[in-house]
Amino acid sequence: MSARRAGIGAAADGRARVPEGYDPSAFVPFAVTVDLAVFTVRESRLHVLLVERGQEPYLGAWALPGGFVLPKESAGQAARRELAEETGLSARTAGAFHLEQLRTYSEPDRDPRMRVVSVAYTALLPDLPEPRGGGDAARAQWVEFGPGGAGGAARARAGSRGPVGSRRRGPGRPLAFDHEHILADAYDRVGAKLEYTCLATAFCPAEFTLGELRQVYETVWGVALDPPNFRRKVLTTPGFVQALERPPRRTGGRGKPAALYRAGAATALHPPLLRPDRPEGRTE
Amino acid sequence: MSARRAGIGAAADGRARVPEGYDPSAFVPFAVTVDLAVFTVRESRLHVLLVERGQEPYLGAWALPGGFVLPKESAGQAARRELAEETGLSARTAGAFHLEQLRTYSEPDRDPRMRVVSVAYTALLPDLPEPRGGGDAARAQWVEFGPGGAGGAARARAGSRGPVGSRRRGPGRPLAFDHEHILADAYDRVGAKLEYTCLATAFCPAEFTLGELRQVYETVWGVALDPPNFRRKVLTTPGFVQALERPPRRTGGRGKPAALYRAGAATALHPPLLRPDRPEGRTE
DNA sequence: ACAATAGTGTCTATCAGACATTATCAG
DNA sequence: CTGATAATGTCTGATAGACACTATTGT
Repeated sequence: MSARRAGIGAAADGRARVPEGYDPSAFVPFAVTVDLAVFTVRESRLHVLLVERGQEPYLGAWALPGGFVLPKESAGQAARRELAEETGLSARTAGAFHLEQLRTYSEPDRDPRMRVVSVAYTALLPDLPEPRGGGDAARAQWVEFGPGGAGGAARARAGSRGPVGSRRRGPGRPLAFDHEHILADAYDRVGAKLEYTCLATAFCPAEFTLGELRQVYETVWGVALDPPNFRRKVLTTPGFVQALERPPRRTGGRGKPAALYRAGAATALHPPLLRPDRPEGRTE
Repeated sequence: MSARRAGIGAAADGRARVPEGYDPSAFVPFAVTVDLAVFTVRESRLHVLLVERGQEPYLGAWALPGGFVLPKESAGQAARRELAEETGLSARTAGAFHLEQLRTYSEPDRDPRMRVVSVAYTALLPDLPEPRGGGDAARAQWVEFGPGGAGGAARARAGSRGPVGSRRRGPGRPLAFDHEHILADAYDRVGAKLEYTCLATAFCPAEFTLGELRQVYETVWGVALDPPNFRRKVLTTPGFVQALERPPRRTGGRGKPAALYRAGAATALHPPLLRPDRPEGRTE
């Protein structure tokens, strides 16, 4: 690289490796965007929010929602703003959802038009009452991210034999840009974070039953969990959930009514709630 | 936000929220840099690689090494290049070290001069024979990141009572820009990753003893671990380490010579090697 | 001899997986 | 009634923490 051994006087500055008087903004101009992998659990199946592209390149292809970071906002603020826009929710409502930075994608050729660096975020939403905001974000849709487990786990316990494992992960057509890669990374991260954080409650409404919480794990991981053992683990973890008084029913139409809980104050899970089986692990 | 309800035809594109014919590069010009949190363990103390700034702002302050992402390289390539430059090692040697993306920092005012988005990376190095590359990176130094544990753990076991816990974390003076924040995030990440990955071997030379590997954990976490239990855990985890034949000594000058091991093929740790005590957890 | 480290083995508390059992609902 | 879910309880195997003990080096 030409910048190598340019002299430590400049290098040690850690920022201005360009010659004195050279305007850095003219030196390396980048566009910075945010891309969002927004997940939710609907009917025991994992869904991701996708938009259909209206212009080249990748016209007509599915893509992750996202957009430019504006001059006076951080990437996190841009992601929150885009989340509100794409879901059609008020900024105040959207502000309550879990949003966390995933990682940044910066391959020089990831956008054929120009140099675009994208900061990817992962958002977890409960199943929203309105299937999507009104007319505005008409082209944004929830698309099933078919894990082959999910309903699989529930159906396996129920004894029926649905199309378990017969579906591929991800939507039918490949996504635009490197969004397929981003989405895969996001899914891996979400699955891993369920193990050692209390993040599963982010998929649930404000009040939920332990059966619903268990279904989140089963849906995301694509496995069946033992209800009594899951219950014991959750209730013995301080601060994971908080019991409520009202005892109506939930979780399907059948069975004994379940007690309601709210998300607790804890964020981390110690010791973690590890996935069963686990073929082989990956680091990140 | 003014861009709200701008029409989904543009929004769904997910990238060009600017008016047609408007050049995006002129619309939002960012500079993109990488910052590196480079850790190593020297003499049972955690050290981080810092540089002294040679110009305003923050003239004379310590900062993380880093620099601009060049027009034709990814952020990861830029980080690898900077790592080679700052450590004074060949690109080939530096390519072997563990380098992973931490997260991206994009607060609008994080650099007083202009809009700079920085992709932060964490690197883990073994204790290098040369205290730092020759004349080139003269102003880069290893600075003790005083955990108050480390030597603390070793001394505690040894029965003496050094300045355990009497040191603060981090260098004496605050770092430039938001590098204090980046460094704290990097340290948290490293400590967490030791729990559920085999990353500790990245701090060790190619051949190491279990005592040296244990010291990595003790140094980073600032705790004392039980040597027999640590040994059992490591050896019963498939693929964590791989035994070698040559049985010379190591780990200080005293005691029985220890068997040598190499890093194994595994990257993840299942089940994890959890930190003792653990006051309260944080998610990321 | 003594200190220090490596390595082996043992005991025990804790925790997760498996699973039986009872309770309470809808149909 | 049957089927489904909630909730409690029990048993057992795996694992981690605590710690005793032996082995092998340098001083």
